[in-house]
Formats: sequence, structure tokens, C-alpha cells
Amino acid sequence: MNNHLKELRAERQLTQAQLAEQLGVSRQTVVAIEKGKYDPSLPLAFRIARVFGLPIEQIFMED
Amino acid sequence: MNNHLKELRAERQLTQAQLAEQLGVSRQTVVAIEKGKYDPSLPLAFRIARVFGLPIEQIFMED
DNA sequence: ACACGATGTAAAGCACACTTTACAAAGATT
DNA sequence: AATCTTTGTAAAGTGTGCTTTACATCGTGT
Repeated sequence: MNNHLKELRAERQLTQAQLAEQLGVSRQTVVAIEKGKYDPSLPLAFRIARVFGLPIEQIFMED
Repeated sequence: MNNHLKELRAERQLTQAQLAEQLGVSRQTVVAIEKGKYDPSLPLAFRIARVFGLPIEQIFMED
């Protein structure tokens, strides 16, 4: 899976730490997802989608 | 997280085994998700959405 | 040069997603 | 009643999502 997390975060001018806090996860989790190290769980994907006001399919995509 | 998997599967008249095969997972995984024992991974959620032709948010929802 | 904020990397540990195998309980069919 | 399909339950094993801690790197500002 691919994702646009880094770009979306940059657009909103959020640091990894700020985004992590809004999502209720550690900064390492944000780093790992941005770097494509692993995919978020479904509940976390929902929270990410909610933070950015976008459907999950517009943030994450099967490559 | 809640989901409508069981109802959607019933509408399409699929058995758990048939759905599992289409999704490329074991039947136990389908059972566990239907029963709410755990949530699917994000990639599996995408495959489920594709099988039913619906956005993820119309199949899974934060309760 | 030094400090500071933001990002990247690594490793150990815990919980959960998924597997395989096996068996039990219903429902439908003959 | 006996069989067959479908569904439910359980348990042990593997891999991944997420945590915490710690340190390295890079860019910017003083």
C-alpha cells in the first residue's frame, strides 16, 4: 500500500509530532507509515482520514 | 469498529468459504471479522471494499 | 561553533491480524 | 434417521502494528 500522508501533512504544515498527537499514536508510528514501513490498522486509518477530512481511499491506495 | 460484512455477504448469497477465497484469506479470518473479534488489516479492508463495490466507510464504521 | 527543532533509524517488547487444524452445532436434503 | 453444507468455536503458531527509549542527522537561527 502507498499513501499520501507526508504530502498531506506538509500541506497542513503539521510536524510529525503534532500529527501523532492528533491521532493518538506515537511519532514513530507516523514515521513508519509515512516511510511505508507498514500500513496503519483500520481504526487508525479512519482517524487519519478524519483528521484530513478525506475518504480513506484518497489517502491510501494499493500500489 | 463495527461492520456490515455479514449482511453484505448474505445479500450476495456468498458462503463464508466463498468470500474467504475471493479475498485470499482463510475462512477463520472472515468469521472473526464478521463476529467483530478483530478488525481487518487495511489492505484486507481494501479487498473487501473491492469485492462489494463499496467505499470502506460504507462497510466499516467506528461504533 | 553551538543550540534547537524536525526528521530518521534501531531495537526490544506487547498486542493483534491471520494461519492451520480440528471439532461441534445447526440447517437443509434425501 | 442419516448425510452434507454452512457456520461457530478453540488453540497454538507466525508476522505485523504500535509502543518506548535512545541516538544520529539535517536545517535554521543565534
